[in-house]
Amino acid sequence: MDAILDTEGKETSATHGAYRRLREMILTGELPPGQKLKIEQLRKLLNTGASPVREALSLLTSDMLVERIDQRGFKAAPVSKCNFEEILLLRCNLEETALRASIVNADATWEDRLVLRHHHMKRAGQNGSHDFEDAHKAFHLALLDNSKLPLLLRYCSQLYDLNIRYRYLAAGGSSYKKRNIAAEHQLIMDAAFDRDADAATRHLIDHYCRTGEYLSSQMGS
Amino acid sequence: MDAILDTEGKETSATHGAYRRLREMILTGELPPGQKLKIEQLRKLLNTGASPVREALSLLTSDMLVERIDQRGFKAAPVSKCNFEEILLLRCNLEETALRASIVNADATWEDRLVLRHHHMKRAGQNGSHDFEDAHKAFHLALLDNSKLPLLLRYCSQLYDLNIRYRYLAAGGSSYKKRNIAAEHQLIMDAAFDRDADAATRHLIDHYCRTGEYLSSQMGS
DNA sequence: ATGTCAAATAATATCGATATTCTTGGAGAT
DNA sequence: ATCTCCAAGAATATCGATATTATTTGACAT
Repeated sequence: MDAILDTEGKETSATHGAYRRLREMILTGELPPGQKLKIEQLRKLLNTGASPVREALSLLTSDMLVERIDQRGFKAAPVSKCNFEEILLLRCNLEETALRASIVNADATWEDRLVLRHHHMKRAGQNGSHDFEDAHKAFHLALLDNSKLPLLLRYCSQLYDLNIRYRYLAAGGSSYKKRNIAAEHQLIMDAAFDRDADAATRHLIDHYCRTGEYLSSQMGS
Repeated sequence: MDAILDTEGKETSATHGAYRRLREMILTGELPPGQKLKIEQLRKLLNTGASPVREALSLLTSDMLVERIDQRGFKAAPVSKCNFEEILLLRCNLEETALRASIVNADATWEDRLVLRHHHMKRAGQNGSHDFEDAHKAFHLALLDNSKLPLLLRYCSQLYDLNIRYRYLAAGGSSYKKRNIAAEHQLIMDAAFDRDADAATRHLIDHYCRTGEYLSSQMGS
């Protein structure tokens, strides 16, 4: 049930299918923050039983995308400027740690993975928002996953998702792209290839803080 | 279902009760790492239905105390030296961030809470292991919770629990106490009272690294 | 003897229904 | 008019049973 990487679109179990679908709906804002999530309602919507829905919601609780109110059901996690700023803070902290560790372990296969992810992201970026978001996440996680620190990666992945939610909520998920994101990614990757941890982390954090400022300015709702 | 603070021993729902009990059993090693967790078996042990057990296990998955194998049930999370070292690394990183933020927000009510927790810990330390562990965690989280960063606190609490598990596994949970732990706690707290963030974090990290070295030396199994 | 396949067994995942629990709306009292 | 309390309604939490899926056992062929 890890959110780090989906090996394939195997919707084997009903629980897993419900998990993926609900996750998507919360991330994109289709289920707005703070909304009550009624079992019966979701059961019909997802065309499945109550047990898989309950279990999927329990799983999403761990991802901090759903809150459980004891004896009173579930609701989509609320949003706030405060929460957003904490996410940004933690991401900067944790991703710096992960990126530095990745660079320490740098080798040719890692570079290959990065080049590939970067290429996929550029391709996907041309058409639409959804594929791009997936590729964007894959690229960023590829930057970090050479750290070989699974717990840290899990946290980074979780925080990434919490953050992307704000992007969708603020601007439909793609309008921030007017900035030259591609160039920023290139800078990070090049620094990683040079094994220049300081430069790489600086560019990465810049990347996040700029997006952060943009989103912060859009907030208020 | 937060693990940060249990307001009271309200075992309102069967799910929550199963969660608490299973969590306890995994932390203390009563359910050993890697062990298959069969629903039927736990259902009888906890004297409840299958649904609460399943849901409790889902919740524990978020805490990284249980692993889910798709379509093949659950098992207690495995342990490894690698995992232990990552936990230590992340704790040092995250708790430093949290403690510094706590000190920035320092005020009289925080000091009061600390004094109280410290006192409770000293009292509990005299009799036995279990009460002491609870008080010890409460003290450490009290050091951090003035940061007012709920996500960060959640991670710290999670990592604390993952770590305590190694303590129980390595030494039955209390033998490391021969070191003068009380003095180390006093140092951290005093530095916090002095608003000396550098000294406080130094003492805190020392505290963890010493315990870490001790446990590392005990590992191998 | 060994490897492979199929049936039997055991466990999980899911469903439908019931018992609890919370919420809402209204009647009565102050 | 406002507050409190009670009853009706809605939603959750839980149970017991079934269908689905993995694992093991044993027979057969090589």
